[in-house]
Amino acid sequence: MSISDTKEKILDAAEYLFARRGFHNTSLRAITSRAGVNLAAVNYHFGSKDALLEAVFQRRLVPLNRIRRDNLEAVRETARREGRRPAVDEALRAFIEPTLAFRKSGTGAEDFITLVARSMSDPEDTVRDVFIRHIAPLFHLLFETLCEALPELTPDTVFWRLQFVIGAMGHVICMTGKNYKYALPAGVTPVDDVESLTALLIDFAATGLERP
Amino acid sequence: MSISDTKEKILDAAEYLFARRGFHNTSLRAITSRAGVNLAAVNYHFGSKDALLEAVFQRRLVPLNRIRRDNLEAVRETARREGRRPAVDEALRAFIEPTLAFRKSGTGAEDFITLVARSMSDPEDTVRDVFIRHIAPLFHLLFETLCEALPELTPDTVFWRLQFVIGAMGHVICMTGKNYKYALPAGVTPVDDVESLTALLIDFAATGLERP
DNA sequence: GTTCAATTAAAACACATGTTTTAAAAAAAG
DNA sequence: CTTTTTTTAAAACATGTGTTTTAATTGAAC
Repeated sequence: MSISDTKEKILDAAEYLFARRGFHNTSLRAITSRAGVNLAAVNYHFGSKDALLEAVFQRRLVPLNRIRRDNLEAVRETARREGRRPAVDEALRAFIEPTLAFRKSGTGAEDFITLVARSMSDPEDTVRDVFIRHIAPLFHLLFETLCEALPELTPDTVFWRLQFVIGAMGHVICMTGKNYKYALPAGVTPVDDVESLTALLIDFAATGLERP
Repeated sequence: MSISDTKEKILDAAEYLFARRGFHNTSLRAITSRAGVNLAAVNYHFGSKDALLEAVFQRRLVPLNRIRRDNLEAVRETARREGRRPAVDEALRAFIEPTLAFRKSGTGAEDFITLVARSMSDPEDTVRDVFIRHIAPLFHLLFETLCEALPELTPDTVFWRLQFVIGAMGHVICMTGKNYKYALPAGVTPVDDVESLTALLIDFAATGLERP
């Protein structure tokens, strides 16, 4: 068993459990037991439970953010080349699509995106700080792009409407998580494939954002 | 010190701490210490920590839900009397306004509404189940009303768009909580008074919902 | 093959948790 | 006042927590 094997196993188990039970509610013993490694391995390889959380975020959020950033830059660049403003739905898609796509990735990334969505409103500073630190630059880029796309709106308005969109997306991610049960109205069997949901959300968000 | 004094003190302290630190991350000792009562008082008066959470929800969510329910019924009744469909923004206002109003109530209700919003996506079943059980009937009523208001949309679409709105509202509540720090873009100082925020959210949500 | 560092394993540590028990104090009932 | 019930108080209980320590094992370098 090479070093990276143990580390990867721990990261996988932590990701799985953090997403399903929350950070504070997941013990190191539960993680190491699931990973099939010794308890002390976490502190040996990562230093502490907090540092493990940071590592879990790092592993997937850095690549995801690179994709989202590239997408957003491409949207801006294309618009600039064509001498027009970026379109709201293009900007939203650049951000939302890769995010929700984690749900159908087949890997543990499905768990990860649930963890991220929940971290957004986590009561613990430990968790929320990690999230905000990783997402801040990207959020600012999206905000800027939307301000360009909606010059007739005040930045104030764009800011809050973007927050509404973030909240909607986070909630959908939580709801579509593996162990989430919600109160379904009788006679309604909503679609839950990622593509349909992504389209629904982008349409909804773009319409709300573009309101005069 | 009468019986209700001790119970109220515990409820106040629990509400405050649950909202700020989360349910699992708040110890009974922290609660009783803040309330100025003995540790055993919680188990004596409420039975268990879980039952205390239920009591915290009960105390404020029952009255709040009655208000929201009455509002929604009034919206439907008025529309029926005037021989028209209920308006989307009226239905949304009936639900959203009393909810966000908790923020300016001056009592501990400010903490409570944060607790509710966070419970929505809480990783712990204990917490989320309490929330869902209390909110389900009201959610169904709002859903029904919106289906009446938007007969050209499939219930499927209404369901998801309503979830987007719930997510947006929950996120805003978390963000405007006392100890929530977020990544504010440079040069933006968004309004944070409850009335403006309520109006912004209702406008956004209604526009998104009404999209053809 | 020997040496030395990296890794794993097992145990213990120090402390925090929800709950229960036992006794004291306070309040209510007679 | 006396008795009985309700409430508070203090301590102990059993268990779970993140972390550290110490020893065994592995793996590579020489």
